[in-house]
Amino acid sequence: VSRALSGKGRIGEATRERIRSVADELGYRPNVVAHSLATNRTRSVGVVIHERHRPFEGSFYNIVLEMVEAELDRAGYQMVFSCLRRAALPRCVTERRVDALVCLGTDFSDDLVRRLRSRMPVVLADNSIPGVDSVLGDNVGGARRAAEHLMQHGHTRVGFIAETLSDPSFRARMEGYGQALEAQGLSGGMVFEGGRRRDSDRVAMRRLLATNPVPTALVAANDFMAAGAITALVKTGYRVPQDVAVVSFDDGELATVVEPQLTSVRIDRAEMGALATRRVLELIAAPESPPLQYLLPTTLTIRASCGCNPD
Amino acid sequence: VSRALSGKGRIGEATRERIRSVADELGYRPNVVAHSLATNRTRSVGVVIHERHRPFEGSFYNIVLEMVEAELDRAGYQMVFSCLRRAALPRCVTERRVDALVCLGTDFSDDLVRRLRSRMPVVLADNSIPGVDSVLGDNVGGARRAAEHLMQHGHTRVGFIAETLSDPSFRARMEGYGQALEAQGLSGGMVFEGGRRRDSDRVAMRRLLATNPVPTALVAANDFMAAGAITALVKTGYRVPQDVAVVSFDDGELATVVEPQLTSVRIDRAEMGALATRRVLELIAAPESPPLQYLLPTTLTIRASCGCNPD
DNA sequence: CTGTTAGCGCATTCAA
DNA sequence: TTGAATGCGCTAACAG
Repeated sequence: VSRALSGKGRIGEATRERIRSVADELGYRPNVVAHSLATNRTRSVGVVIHERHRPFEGSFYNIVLEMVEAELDRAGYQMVFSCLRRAALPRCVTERRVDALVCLGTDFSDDLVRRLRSRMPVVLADNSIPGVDSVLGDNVGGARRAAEHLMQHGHTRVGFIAETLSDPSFRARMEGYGQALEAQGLSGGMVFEGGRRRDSDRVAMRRLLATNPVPTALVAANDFMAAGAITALVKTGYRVPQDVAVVSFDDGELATVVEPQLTSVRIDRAEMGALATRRVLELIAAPESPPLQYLLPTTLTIRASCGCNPD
Repeated sequence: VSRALSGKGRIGEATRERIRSVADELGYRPNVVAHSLATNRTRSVGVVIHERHRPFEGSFYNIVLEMVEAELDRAGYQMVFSCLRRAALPRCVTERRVDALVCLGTDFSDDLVRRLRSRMPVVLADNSIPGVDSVLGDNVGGARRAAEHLMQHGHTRVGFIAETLSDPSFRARMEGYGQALEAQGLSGGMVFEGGRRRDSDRVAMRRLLATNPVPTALVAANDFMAAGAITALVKTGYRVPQDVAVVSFDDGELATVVEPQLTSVRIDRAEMGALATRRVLELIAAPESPPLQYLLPTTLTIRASCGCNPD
């Protein structure tokens, strides 16, 4: 029966058909747990997010999660979701409940990742560590492009706002911003941080508005900061984009909800999830495959907040 | 060894200790798959979302998911995430990979839910079907309260906007709105639908702005519609809240991002996830327990969009 | 209280 | 090509 239904091992076509027809007559469904015990493979992949990302509301990982699940499903795999707590190995790993891991975000220490990697294939999404497979968005290049776009409008005093530079993604975006300005001989040092707090946007903007003169253009590290910047600017009497132009990063739901709508840099998160998943499935099939690092390109969508849109 | 480490079955304290110390000296970790095969319990729970909710970005289910995972983890359970495709039983169910199911949202047919229920414990979250355990927010009561709040300001022409009334949650909110108005002898029929589309807010508002006279107050079925309503009103020359007051539903991230900030009705989604999970664990322990239906209360947070906030 | 044994449902040998 | 036996790592029943 096993040979007939699994397709592995030699078996006559006639017997196979006979067994198959009886099987679905009886409504037979294979027991995946028994299969796992015999093969030592579970056909499931763990997805880990650091607990710091709770609450997940508004987190961009949702869309990644969704694609990971979809791709796994296509391959007949299941997704076990796990939140990394206390920097310990997730239970799904210690209990060998999954065949491989996709780790989302930058909140994993190199040490932890290597401990995980020593037990099973690991792919990092939105993160990158030497020697480990990863799929990362081009944060530096995207932010560089955002700043260049503003400079093409003639802006020379361009600021940058972010929640916190201790986040590697935001830091990379700041670096891209800085590179672009310095390449034009301008100052890339007008950086404003709000801190990890709900009113981070307001704190950063208070700092920005205290400078003199205020920048005429702004790169925001994400849509949330851009939205907060616009609100603060308008309240203070500045017009956006006429007095201060804004380019944002992420191009999420917020980008088209606020007024003016945001010109924003996008990293294709669906692609990030899909790529990471396909890679992790490859690694399950070929564990010795040398590590690959994908860098995802960005797209810039022009809307109203940068001031060059004819609409 | 099994008796020593599992704690079940009689065993001498001395032998238990001896086995324990050897076990962790050897770094022994139980194999959960073998355990599952022997006990016919996997210590994992499936969470199912209908594929219609893809993409999940901005979906309120993220926070529910998060709490489900947290509560399951506390109980030593794992979460298997699954997207319901083609109205078929999820693989995690047919393959008996999970001990029970939490279903999020209203997109499950009664028939499907009963088929699932016949195979394992099921708890519905944000949904309710007779005879099946469920945790549901008080959409009717919450919307009634929103409308009452506006009427207490003296409004008599109160409208309602939603993406689509074919969604049971939005329909329930409409009913609450209607009840409140009719209880005061007012018309609860100023309902505007935008349809399931990205610019649903604009479509609905175009319809609303075509009425004469325009309502002086608005109940929005969610924050997204409220944000769109405010944008459309301001563009047309109305002031919010002076000319048109708005009360929203959900109180999510958007509520504090848009200007003016939204007065909004909140259903505690974290509580929804936690309750559903605790209930599903109860059902695993006591499968014959009669079905329970939880109705979660709502809270109304007063901000600027309804016009009665002194700030 | 403790040692032994028979499955759980499958994959994979080895014989036939 | 096919039938029968063995074992994956654990639990639970049974004997001692």
